[in-house]
Amino acid sequence: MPPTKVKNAGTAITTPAPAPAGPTGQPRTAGKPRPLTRIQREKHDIILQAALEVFSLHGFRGATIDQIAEVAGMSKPNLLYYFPRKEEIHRRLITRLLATWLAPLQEMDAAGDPFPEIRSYIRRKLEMARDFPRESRLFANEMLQGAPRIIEMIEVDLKNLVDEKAAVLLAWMEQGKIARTDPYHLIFSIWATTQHYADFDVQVRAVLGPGRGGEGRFEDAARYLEQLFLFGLTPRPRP
Amino acid sequence: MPPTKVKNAGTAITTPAPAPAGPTGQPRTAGKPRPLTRIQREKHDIILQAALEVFSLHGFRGATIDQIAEVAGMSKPNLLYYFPRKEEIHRRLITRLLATWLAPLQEMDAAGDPFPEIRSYIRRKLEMARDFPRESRLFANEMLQGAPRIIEMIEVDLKNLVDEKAAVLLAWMEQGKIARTDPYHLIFSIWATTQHYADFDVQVRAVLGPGRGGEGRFEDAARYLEQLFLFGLTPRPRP
Amino acid sequence: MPPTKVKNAGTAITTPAPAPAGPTGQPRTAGKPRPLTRIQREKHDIILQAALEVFSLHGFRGATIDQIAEVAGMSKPNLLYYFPRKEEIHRRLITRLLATWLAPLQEMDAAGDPFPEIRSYIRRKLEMARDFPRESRLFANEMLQGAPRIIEMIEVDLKNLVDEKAAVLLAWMEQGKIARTDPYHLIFSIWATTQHYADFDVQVRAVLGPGRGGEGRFEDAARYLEQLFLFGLTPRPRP
Amino acid sequence: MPPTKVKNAGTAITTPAPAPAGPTGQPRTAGKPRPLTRIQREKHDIILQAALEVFSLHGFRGATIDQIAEVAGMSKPNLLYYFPRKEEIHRRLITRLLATWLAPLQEMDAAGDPFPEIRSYIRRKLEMARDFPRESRLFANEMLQGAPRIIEMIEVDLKNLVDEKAAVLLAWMEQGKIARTDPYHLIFSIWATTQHYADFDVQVRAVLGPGRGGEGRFEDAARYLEQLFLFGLTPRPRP
DNA sequence: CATGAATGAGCATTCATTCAT
DNA sequence: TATGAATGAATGCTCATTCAT
Repeated sequence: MPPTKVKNAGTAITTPAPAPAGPTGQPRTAGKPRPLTRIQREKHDIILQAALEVFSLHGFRGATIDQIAEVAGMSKPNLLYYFPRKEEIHRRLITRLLATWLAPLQEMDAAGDPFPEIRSYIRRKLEMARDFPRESRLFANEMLQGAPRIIEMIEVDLKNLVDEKAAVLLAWMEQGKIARTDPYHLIFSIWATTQHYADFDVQVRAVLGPGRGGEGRFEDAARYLEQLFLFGLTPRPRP
Repeated sequence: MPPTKVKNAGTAITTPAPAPAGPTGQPRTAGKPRPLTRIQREKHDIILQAALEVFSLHGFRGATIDQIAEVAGMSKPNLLYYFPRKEEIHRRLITRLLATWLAPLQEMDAAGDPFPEIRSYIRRKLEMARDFPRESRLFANEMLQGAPRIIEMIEVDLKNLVDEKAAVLLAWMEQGKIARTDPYHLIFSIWATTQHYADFDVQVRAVLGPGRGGEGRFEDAARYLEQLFLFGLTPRPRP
Repeated sequence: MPPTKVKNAGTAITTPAPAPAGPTGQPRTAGKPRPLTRIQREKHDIILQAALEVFSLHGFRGATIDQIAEVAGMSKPNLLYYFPRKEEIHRRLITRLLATWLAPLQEMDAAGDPFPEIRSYIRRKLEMARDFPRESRLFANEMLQGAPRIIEMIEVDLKNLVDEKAAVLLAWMEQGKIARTDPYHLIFSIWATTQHYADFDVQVRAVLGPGRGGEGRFEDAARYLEQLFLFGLTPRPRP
Repeated sequence: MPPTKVKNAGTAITTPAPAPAGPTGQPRTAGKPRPLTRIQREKHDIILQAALEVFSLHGFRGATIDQIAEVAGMSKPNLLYYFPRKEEIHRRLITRLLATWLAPLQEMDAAGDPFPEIRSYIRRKLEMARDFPRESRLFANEMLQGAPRIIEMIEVDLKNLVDEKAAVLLAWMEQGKIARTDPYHLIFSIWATTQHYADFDVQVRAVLGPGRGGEGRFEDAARYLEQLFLFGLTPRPRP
């Protein structure tokens, strides 16, 4: 049961990169990481927001700096002043995203009651799908392409966290509090079912039609998933 | 005396539409689609295979004809001889895919027993995720981008099929054979959980690690999902 | 906790229109056309001059951006920075040209004396053929191809002007000041005979030979045309 | 007064080129010019007709072999079997054309009466503009581009013919039968005014409008031109 | 003869990135 | 900081021409 090294990743997100010619990018002489000014942080955020919008919709290669610059309301050279490489923007976005992505699972508390904990986890994931679909799609896009840019984080930070939580679930199973099953695949199924509502949003809405495809779809989904996982995991006495 | 025997009225001035013609493109006189020869069908298949490989990995805009041509083992102009438009390749791929995609659900038989039917459906979907991950990713890619190229098929063909099968599930619920729940979201959850093993394959394998992430992962997944949906849907007497 | 402070409703999926922007292309938000800087106007002029040279010689399809760029002394992408579309360059050229083209006829004054007015008109047209042969050829090229890009201007602006001037000529005829004839074909014949010296310049010079094909040919032409339109070929007794 | 060498050109038109691999084209070993079979001549004519159609509309570079092949109703490789080079088709067309072009002037008879002869010439030219506008446009196109492919024929055959006929005109002038003027520019003006109705057909019809722009326009033109060359614009008392 | 297949060179246009101010 | 200008390297697609049958 490895300790949650993920915290590091979480911290790393808000820690700025050193300053080369522009405020960001590889330092030329590996010198002092000059701290960002307030205005720099603001611009960075604006750019990252815009990039999220565009990348999540078109993928890395499909997105153009022009589009991002336009959404960000600045000129292309100015944007490149802050992020000299397109890839850099993407990397920052993904890195920052991963922390957000792990948070809900991290909150699942070994000391809590299993069902409320799991139900909360599902809720939180579903809320993220509802409130941050672009982040979800960005992440999915990256996964689809084999996660070339974040495979290491996946293999280390994410794996460690899942290992830890799988152990928690396993303990609950041992204690007879939830049905004995595969904890990893359980986690996968929670991810899959919740993220589906962000990643496959068009499909979901098309299939549900104008009536049931409105905002209510998330409530319906929540109810459905709760039932699925609840009764599916309820331990029953062997006959 | 004049070399031209054909008078032309002197008024035939029009802006023309240049019309070469490969075996697939619009035929010369927009008439008979001329049946494809064996070699043409073979090349078409080779190209579509290559395109599937590349599109599923990089998305539509991220993929280049050069890449596809290289994978297909032919020159770029030669590829374009068979498919004059990049979009056309993609369209063909997606269209063909959608049919394959709908098949497993179509096979779910209203006359069969609910649990075996549902279990078979899940199995089939999982087998598709295992055997045709590229198709799954291609589809996911398209969904992520809002399905601009197949939204109509989604809204019509897919929706109709799901409506039909949702009715079947509903009937089973009415008869008390499976737990009463939302049939649409039930279908979504089957899609999500099975496709996850194709679309998020990197993540799944990274998290499971070298040991459990091998081919056995699909068997584990099958077992897990069966249990999840089985007990989750088992009708139980209200206390 | 989430790095993104802006919720996005999760429904904003659209197929986008990539929008870079040179100084001439559609402005970013399709709003203010932003006045051109001095350097931009200069470059525009250089490009249009070069394009005139190339288009008038090879026609629209025969001309390549590479050629134009080379004549303009700049790189192809740089040229496209100012005129994002080949067609746009051509359109600008033709539009600008048409105005120049109409000017001489516009100046023909209903209040003036018929013969001096007509003679001046012929002179002015002939001077244009001499001084702006490329413009004349560009125009001829467009006509030969059925004027696909300016047919509307021809049918409206040009027609209106000719109608107006034909009425003037007609009035002069009614008053017995010039011979009664077809005013439209009269105008056509002035156009044809003058523009001929620009459009068929090679032929004219080849036929006249090195001696008479020099610059004097325009003076000769002027004298000849003056007599033609004044008296035709009927021999007149020496005064 | 050089003799009409133009006959040579006229003969050369129907004389076929030697046979390389296909029936036409540069001979590989400069061997025997194998005579064309009937079917070969037929195909050649079909191709040249089609090429005339396409070249006259789009110019040399704007025209594609695909278009020509389609109009000719044969496959592109088959067309290239008869004319291995695009340029070759064009060259043959232009060469053949020039003879047709010269014919009307050749017919102007020194022994005839001046005015009837000139009037006939104008008529014939106008009929050519009406009946063979594509030929006229092809010729004009070539001229506009500086006649790169036929400059020699222009400088020799055409010039000789014009010199000869100019001498005829000059003689008539000397004899006081027609007004003394520049015979070369006289010929130019006949060319210009008549060919105008083919080359600038769109403009002519647009300006004349639907009513007077119909087939009658050629009759009107004939009447007008006759008067122009006869009397010019000087008003004459009604008889 | 005729045609399906293949390709090198070219062409308009896009795009990430750099330069100069 | 910010931006107008510039460009090399693609990228989708066209086209004359060749090859093989």
